[in-house]
Amino acid sequence: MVPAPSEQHGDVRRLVLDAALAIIESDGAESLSMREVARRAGVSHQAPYHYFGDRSGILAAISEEGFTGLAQAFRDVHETEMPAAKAGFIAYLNFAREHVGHFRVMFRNDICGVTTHASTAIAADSAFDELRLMVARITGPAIDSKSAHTFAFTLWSHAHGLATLVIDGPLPNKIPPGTNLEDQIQAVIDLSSQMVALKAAEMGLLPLR
Amino acid sequence: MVPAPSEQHGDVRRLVLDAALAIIESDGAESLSMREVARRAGVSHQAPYHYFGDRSGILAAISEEGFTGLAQAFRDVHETEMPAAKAGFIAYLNFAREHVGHFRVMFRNDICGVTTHASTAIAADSAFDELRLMVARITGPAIDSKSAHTFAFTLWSHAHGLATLVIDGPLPNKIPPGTNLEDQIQAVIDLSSQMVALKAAEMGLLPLR
DNA sequence: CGTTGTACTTGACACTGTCAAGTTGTACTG
DNA sequence: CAGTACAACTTGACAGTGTCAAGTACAACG
Repeated sequence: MVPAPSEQHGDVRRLVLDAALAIIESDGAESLSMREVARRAGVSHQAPYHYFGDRSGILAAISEEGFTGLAQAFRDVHETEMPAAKAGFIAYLNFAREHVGHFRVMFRNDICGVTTHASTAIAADSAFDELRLMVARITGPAIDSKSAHTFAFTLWSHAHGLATLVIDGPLPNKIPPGTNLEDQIQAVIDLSSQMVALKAAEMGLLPLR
Repeated sequence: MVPAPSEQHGDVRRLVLDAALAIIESDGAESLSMREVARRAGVSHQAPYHYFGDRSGILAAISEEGFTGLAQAFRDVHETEMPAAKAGFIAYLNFAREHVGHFRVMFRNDICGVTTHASTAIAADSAFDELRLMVARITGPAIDSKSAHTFAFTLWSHAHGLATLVIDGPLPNKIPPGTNLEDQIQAVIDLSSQMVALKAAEMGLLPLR
């Protein structure tokens, strides 16, 4: 089959990546097939291998892109005037919902390539560094490095749990009848960030806002 | 559906399930192959289909088993003398670590069958009911039903995030050098449960222990 | 002109999920 | 006790899959 040109031939990589993301978003990473990706990108079934080596290479590339985007999302939190914890939760959840394809891959160590693909690991590390910087804005400077790390892990866990339960988990199916999913999510975010703020205040880190 | 299997004739259903769990634990749900399962169970490549209909049937059965076990784990929390929130976090994480195969499947709506397999959905619902009962022991009776629901979702998110990050996520690779993974996990659990306890106290639900 | 490298394509292979159609044993009717 | 029904498998086939190997087209460079 002749590839439809009229585009620079350098964007096959991008076409492949976008086709893969479309499949993952609609059907999950499980059903990603190299040949279907190639078909949608309008190239031969081996073209993707040229760029990504193998199936895991595509997933690793998506994962890397995801972590880079997540790091940026963390950076952008700086701009808001909301309490930092709440803004962080919202940013994390928004990222997950707006980049479902990426998010579904990024935190699956079995497929995301963070252990095998160096550039993916670097992107993941820099996202975690951004997270720590963001958490530092919540805890303030009056905290030792070990506690700061624990704080970062803890907030990450809280945000990550909510995001995964919302995206792929059973949470949307379990809201009580007559209530709205978005309201329920907001309530969880509010409660979580209040818990964080209370603890930060108790530790004498920051005054309650 | 499937009638009572004759005990002596080697419970093929159980063999198939165990073989599938072994594969999922070592290689992830991604690499579960029906034929490899059949091979390990020592049966023909079609025998598993007899019991489970298709690939998703096996995953759904594992998921169902997992939710039943998780419900039991929630029930057992009752027995401990620890603060309820902390005991809940520990129970959740322990379940995830001791049943990695089940856990990896249960919260993947795309493959776990909770939307398509009725008995799996029932098991998932009853696990969530147990969770709400457990959370009721944290919040006490002085809370309205809507807030109780939000509290349950929130604790679930926190515990679930930690568990997924520990099991498959990058958390184990990101602990600061010179620190111990188990200590780090304990610190996160402690911090999380303190946050919960503080909020519960602030809401006038339970005295701080 | 010849070489080299990139960006693919075509072909092949073993393996996969699943449908269809047997085969065997057991249980229960008539 | 023959006949039948049905569960518990097995064997066979097919299209689709990931991936290795080899080929083709074409630009850049010497």
